[in-house]
Order: sequence, then C-alpha cells, then structure tokens
Amino acid sequence: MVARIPVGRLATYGQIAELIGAWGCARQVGWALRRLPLPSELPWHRVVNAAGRISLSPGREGSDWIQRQMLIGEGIAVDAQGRLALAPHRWRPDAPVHLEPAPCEPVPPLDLPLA
DNA sequence: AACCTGACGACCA
DNA sequence: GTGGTCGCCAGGT
Repeated sequence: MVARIPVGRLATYGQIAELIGAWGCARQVGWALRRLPLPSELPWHRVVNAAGRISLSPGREGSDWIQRQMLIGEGIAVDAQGRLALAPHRWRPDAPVHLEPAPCEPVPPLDLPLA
C-alpha cells in the first residue's frame, strides 16, 4: 500500500493500516517501516503521523532527517520540528479498497513490486 | 509474569 | 498552539 503513494503525496500510519484492513494498527505500520533496510525502493518517507509531523526520534538514527530531506526534495515544505502541511498533500487511493478486518499481524517480507 | 519501549492516535486540559 | 493521558499491540528484558 505504501508503494502506491505517488511522488509528492502523503499518507499517515493509521491510514495505511486502515487501507490494508488492519484498523487501529498504526503502530504496526511504524513497526514495519522501522525495519526497512535503507535505502529502500519503497516510498517509506511519504508516511507521516496524523499530527502532520515527521515522527522525530533518536532511535531512528537519522532516518527521520533523511525523511525530511526526501520530502523537501519532492516539494513538500518541512520545518525544523518536522511539521508539514498534511491536508494539501494527503493521498487517497483512486479506487476504494475493501478488505476484511485483519488483526495486527507482523508484516510479511516486503518484496512487493512498485506498481 | 511484570514491566518497559516504540517511525501511533484520539482526547482533554 | 502545546503537553499529558490513555488505549493500542509487538518485542525486548
């Protein structure tokens, strides 16, 4: 689902969770993205928190600032506190996605094609 | 088993 | 606008 986010658009952790049928499992989306080997083909940097901020954390060991630079590179203004304008850049799938409710299971290996 | 810690989010002061 | 609490769930100690 993250792979579908176009350049210059944003989605939230909770939104991704909801789109894959795992309503309320935002933390697991962060859990999955956290484990991505970087650099990654997946546009992980286009996922931000619902407050409209990059989740800054020392535990990310710099990936948060990389995220900021990548977003700026795509034309999205991000201030030094990670704040950005979420609503104007918010992405929504073209076609509605209907899935059965799913539990918050660990994600499978991410070798999905970037379609 | 009982904590603690997260790339979260809704709510409230 | 900010900050704190709480519910959430996976993992680690």
